[in-house]
Amino acid sequence: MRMTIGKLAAAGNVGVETIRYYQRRGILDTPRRSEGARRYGNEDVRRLLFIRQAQTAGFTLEEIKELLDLDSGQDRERARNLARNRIDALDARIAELQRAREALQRLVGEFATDKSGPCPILASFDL
Amino acid sequence: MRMTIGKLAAAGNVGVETIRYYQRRGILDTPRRSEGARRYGNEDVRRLLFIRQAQTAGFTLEEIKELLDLDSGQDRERARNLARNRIDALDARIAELQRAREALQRLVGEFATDKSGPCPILASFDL
DNA sequence: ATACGTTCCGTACCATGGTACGGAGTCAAG
DNA sequence: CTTGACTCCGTACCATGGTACGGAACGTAT
Repeated sequence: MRMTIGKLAAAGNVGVETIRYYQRRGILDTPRRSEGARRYGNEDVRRLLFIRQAQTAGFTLEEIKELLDLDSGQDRERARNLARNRIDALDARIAELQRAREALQRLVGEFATDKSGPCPILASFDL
Repeated sequence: MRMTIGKLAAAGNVGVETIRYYQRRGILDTPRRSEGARRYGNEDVRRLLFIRQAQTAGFTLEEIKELLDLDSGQDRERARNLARNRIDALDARIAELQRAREALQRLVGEFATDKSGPCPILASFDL
């Protein structure tokens, strides 16, 4: 399924400029052009989707570049360490977000019970 | 406990430049100077800590500014909506991070069982 | 009273992750 | 065979959240 950059961008739900940006960053490669425009295939879609997934996991584009270089490579040790570190960071971040959620929930609760007076916003965050 | 900007920064575990930046953004105010240097009090520390907490909750500095303006104000409706929206965003983000964590956990698991061959990095993210 | 550490202030610069612009080339339908 | 949409490419610009620089004025301990 050979496609142009516009189709690739659509498949990844990103803008064309984003694809080009990733190419400049060396995260996606730039196929040589055969007839006028460059053509992209399923492997490019796959990589693009991976990039977006990895971003939501909190990897930076630099790290993602490394992961992609590692994929199909033999340095399992390095890849495993990157993954482990990210899991730890994710655990910390998830816990942090959960604490924040609880604080906000308390705040909303206070709005419900205590019908008047100033908003206890700072107070709700434990401070 | 009157303190200088350096102490305030230390109390909030941020740099002096960060305080000044928040002042420029209108998030912290700039006390008038009485004798040479400006002096800060516990209320400033409280606000500063709040800013950092709110940041981990995912509020932008703009939103935090609004929250601080709302605190001690009477617009409970607005404050509640901000809090509710953020809770929803947090729930979505937490779920997203948990999915990412599972993908990484699968990846690490594959390293453990399948001792050789190329790293199945892209594969681990469902793609 | 002199030296060292801070503060003050404006302005410039930084990293990350894009987004926009503009002119030239190309492709496909009518 | 022209019109409109898309591509290519370089370069510039953007938002967010800071961080650094540099000179002048302080303030505090010796």
